[in-house]
Amino acid sequence: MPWIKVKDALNGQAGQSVTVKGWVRTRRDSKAGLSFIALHDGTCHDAIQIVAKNDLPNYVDEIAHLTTGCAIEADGVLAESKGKGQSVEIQAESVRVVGWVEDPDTYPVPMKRHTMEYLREQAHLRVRTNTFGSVARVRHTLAMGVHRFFDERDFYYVHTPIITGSDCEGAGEMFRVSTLDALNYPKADDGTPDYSQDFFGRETNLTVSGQLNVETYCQALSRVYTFGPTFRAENSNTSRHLAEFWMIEPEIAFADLTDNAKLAEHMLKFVFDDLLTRRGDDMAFFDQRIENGLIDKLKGIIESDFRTLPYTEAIDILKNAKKKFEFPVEWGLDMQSEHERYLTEEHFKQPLVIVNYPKKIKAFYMRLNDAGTDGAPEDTVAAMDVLAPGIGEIIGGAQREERLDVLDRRIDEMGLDQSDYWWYRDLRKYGTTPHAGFGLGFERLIQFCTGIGNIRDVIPFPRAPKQCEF
RNA sequence: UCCCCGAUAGCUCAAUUGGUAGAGCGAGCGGCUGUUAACCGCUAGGUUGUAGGUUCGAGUCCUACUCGGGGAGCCA
Repeated sequence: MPWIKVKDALNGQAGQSVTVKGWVRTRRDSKAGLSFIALHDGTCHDAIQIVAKNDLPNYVDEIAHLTTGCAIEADGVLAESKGKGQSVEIQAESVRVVGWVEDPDTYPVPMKRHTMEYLREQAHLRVRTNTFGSVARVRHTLAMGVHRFFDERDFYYVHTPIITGSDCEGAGEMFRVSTLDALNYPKADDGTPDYSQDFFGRETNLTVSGQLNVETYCQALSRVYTFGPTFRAENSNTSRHLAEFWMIEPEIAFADLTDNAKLAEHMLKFVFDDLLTRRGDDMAFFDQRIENGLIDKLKGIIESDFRTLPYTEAIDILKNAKKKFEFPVEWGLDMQSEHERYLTEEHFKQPLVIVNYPKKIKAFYMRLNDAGTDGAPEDTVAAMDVLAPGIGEIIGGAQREERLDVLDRRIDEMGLDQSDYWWYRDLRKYGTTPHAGFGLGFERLIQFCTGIGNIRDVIPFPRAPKQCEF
C-alpha cells in the first residue's frame, strides 16, 4: 500500500488503500471492540483517526496499550467517518508498533495541558505538541516566504560570514571566537591575550550583523539580502531577545529611505499573505488558542497602507498625549518602550514606520539628512524603525551614508578609527551609490504572526543568558 | 544588569497564628461507551529548588545562591 502523509490522507478519497506512519496523539477505547488512534506526522495541524478493531492479531497485546508518543505504522482503507469530529478515518487492517514509549507515567509530554515554561525545558519533545508543531510549520513557511519574495524580485541571497574581525561592526556585545587555551593563553606585553597567535591571527567574534558585508555585494548585484544567524552577548533577559537569533537583511542600491520603507512594507505584506494562504490550519489554531483576532490583525495589515511618521512628529504626538509616561519625552532622546507602545498600540493602533531620527542616537553609517528635515531642530539621519503592536521594534534600518567625506566625519565624531573600515570606505571611493537596507528579526516576525508571547518559544532551541541546554 | 513575583507528586496548584503533605489532570488496573476536553471506581506516586540559620518543632520565618515569570535597559 502506498505510504501517504497525514495531510494527504485527510484529503483522500474513501475506498483508497493507504499506509500512514507517525506518532500517537491519543488512544480512546470502545468496548464495542475497537480503539480510536489519533495519529500525527507533522505534515499538517490535524491528526487522522485510525479505527483499530479487536480482531487485529496484536490488539490485546499491543494496540490496547498504545499511549501518547508511540511511533506506529498503519495500513488500511480510507473511509467516511461514522462518528462526528472528522470527515475521513482509516479502517485499519494492520497496526505495527515501531517505537514504544518506555514509561508512560513519566513521559514528559502526555496529552494534557502544559505551560509554555515547562515545555521549554522539554525542547526535544515539545515539537510533538499542537502548539509547537504549528510554530515549526509557520517558521518554515515564513522563511520560505521571505526567500520567495526576494527571489521573485531579483534579489540575490548572500551568505555573509558568521565569524568576523572584531572592530568593524560597531555596537553590541560580541561572543569571542578563539582556539587559544583559556587557562594558559599567550600574553602580550600588557598582559592581554596575544591574538596574533590565535587561529585567525587577530581577535575574532561571532557576527552581530551581516550588513557591512552585504553592502559590498549590493554595490555589484544591486539587490541582495542575507538571512542567517546573528549573535549578541548582551545580558538581555526579556521575551523579545535571544543571544542567537536569525536576521533578514536586504540591501538595495540606487535607493533611498522611502524605497527602503516601501520594501519593508511589501515584504511584510507578502509573507503575511503567503502564510495565511499556505498554513490556514495552523493560523486558525493560533487565532483560536493563542491570540484571538490574530488572522484579522494580519489581514488588516495586508489591506492597509503603512503609516510613516517622522521622529520629530512622533515626539510632538507624545508630548501632547494625555497619558503619563514614566520616562521623559524630549527631542533628541531615544524613545522608550512605553512611547513606542503608546504610538503603535494606542494612538495609531497599527504598524508604524518611524523615520529620520536624531543623528546623535544612531549609528555612524546612517545617511545624514539635510538640515531642517521634517522641521527638526538638530541634525537627523535617514534611519527607520518599523514598530509592531505587541512586539515593538520588528525592523530597524536606514539609508546608508554614501558620501565618503560625510562618512569619515561621522566615524571621527564617534571616536572610531577610519582604518578599521578601510574596505567599507572603499565602497564610497569606487562607484558609490545611494543605497539602503534594514534588519528584520525573524523570531520577532514569528511572534507577531503566531501571537506567541515569548521569543524563546518560536525558535527550536533558544540560546539566552544562562540558557544553552540541548 | 536593575525592580517586582515565584519554586510543594510526572504536570497545574492547595496546605489556617510555625504543629507531622492534599486535590485536579496525567499514568496503571477495572467498569461503561463509534470514541474524540469522555465518564465512574480503585491504585501507585513527595529529601517541599540548593546551602545555611532561627525554633522543642519549618512547606510556612531569616540570609545567600540557582532557576523561572512580569516589567525596564540594550536591540532585531
